[in-house]
Amino acid sequence: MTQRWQENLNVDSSVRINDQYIVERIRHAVLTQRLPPNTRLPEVTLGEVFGVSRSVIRKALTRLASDHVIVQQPNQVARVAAPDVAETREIFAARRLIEGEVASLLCGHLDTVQLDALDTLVQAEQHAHEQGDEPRRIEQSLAIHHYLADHAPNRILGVMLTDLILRTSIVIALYKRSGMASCYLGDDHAILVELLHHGEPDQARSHVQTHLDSLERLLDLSASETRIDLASIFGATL
Amino acid sequence: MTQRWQENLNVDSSVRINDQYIVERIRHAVLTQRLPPNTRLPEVTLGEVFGVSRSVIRKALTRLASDHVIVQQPNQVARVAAPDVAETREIFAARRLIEGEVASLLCGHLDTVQLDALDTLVQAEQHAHEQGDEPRRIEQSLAIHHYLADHAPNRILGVMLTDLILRTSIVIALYKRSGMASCYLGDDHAILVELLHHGEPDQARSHVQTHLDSLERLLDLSASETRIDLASIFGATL
DNA sequence: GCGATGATTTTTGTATACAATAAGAGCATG
DNA sequence: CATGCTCTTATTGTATACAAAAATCATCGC
Repeated sequence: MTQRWQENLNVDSSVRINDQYIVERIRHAVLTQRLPPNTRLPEVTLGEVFGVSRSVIRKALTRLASDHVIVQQPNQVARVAAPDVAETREIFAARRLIEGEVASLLCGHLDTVQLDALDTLVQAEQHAHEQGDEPRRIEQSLAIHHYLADHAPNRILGVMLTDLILRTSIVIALYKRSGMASCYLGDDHAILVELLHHGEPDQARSHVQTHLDSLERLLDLSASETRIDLASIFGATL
Repeated sequence: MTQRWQENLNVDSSVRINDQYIVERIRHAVLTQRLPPNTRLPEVTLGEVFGVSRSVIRKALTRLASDHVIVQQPNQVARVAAPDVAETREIFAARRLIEGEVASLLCGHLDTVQLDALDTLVQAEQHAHEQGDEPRRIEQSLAIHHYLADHAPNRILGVMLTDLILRTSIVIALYKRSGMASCYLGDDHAILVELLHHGEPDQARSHVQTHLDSLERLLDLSASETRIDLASIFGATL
């Protein structure tokens, strides 16, 4: 099979290529689901695409593995992560905790400019949804959540949330019900911005948490989806 | 100055040396404060100590940097991280959130064997404190918190907590009041185990959070400690 | 056709060479 | 004595060569 995604990673000659740049390019490709779960990421291929040697690619892959974006097993090619159902639930639970706290901390502490920026994103998402432009709607939706992460008063929680947003994108790509066109959840984001403006911290926290819960419920997490883990059944020590 | 810490990192020839092993050795050395904040970690030196080439060291350092154990700036030697006061407060706040949730999830869900194991650790800590063996007391205290992280029903939160425990150790080494012999907080750990056994989840959460708050208050986080950040004062763009 | 076996190819693991950058020592000068 | 300069040294950045492991593929026997 041809590796068509290479086109999307082609380098811009005006940019300095280093591992940081490559990490961001791959992260973004995973975030926007152009690199679906389980995609193979061979070092030499990536090296040719980005025009650098394996040393640089290797560093980038190591960092991506630390961020749980890809999985690396010894002597095997790196792949885009594909969490199982149990881990998916844990990712959502962790995100509810972290993003709920971030929303609570942010509540009442955003100035007019920031609230306007959020409002613009919310309206852009709604507009994209009405136009039926799902990729653009996803992009706006992600921008809203990233805005919370980037402006979190606690930067530790901010980067944790950034990571969890990415991992959530991966599992949504994996477990989205086939028949469902969109994961749009109506006025949830608009209500969130309103609560961040005039609401109480605990209201904002609860709203974020139920919003993420609704998102999780849109997925098909019936256990049968998962490949049977023979090792856990027969107790084989890997 | 001599690099005396090398002795502590000497390799055991019966163990296979790879980047995973090196990461764990360095993490443990930082955790037990044998590698204090700002310690220089040159690649060639580490390579000689562990008997491997820079390739392996480089991979280990990249992972340690992703975990915020060390900081790497371009063309400069890696150093053990030394968070400033603001980041220290954020680390504690994040840990209160995560460890509180883990304790809440664990409450009432540990079996007798696990509660006994925790109880043994608590008594060992108390014993070490009475003997005045502070290094051993710290070791036991860390073991208690790591036990919570390792047994968290949510593995995502578990690894987040593991990281935060390490980062907390770093800032304690940095900001411990010079006159203070110990950070022992009396019966806090014993009460925690009791709450995990018979208490309500929210009680366990609150107890963990106040425990961590007490620990933070033991530190000297007066802002004057921090080096003045000239860039932020004069608005220089780095 | 199906499965096993062995050769070939692909891919990663590690070491090393060389370039580029930063840090430090020594020295001259005001 | 402090300051600025140059040269040397220490250290990281990158590419590449070779070894080791895994995956692939063709072949053979049944």
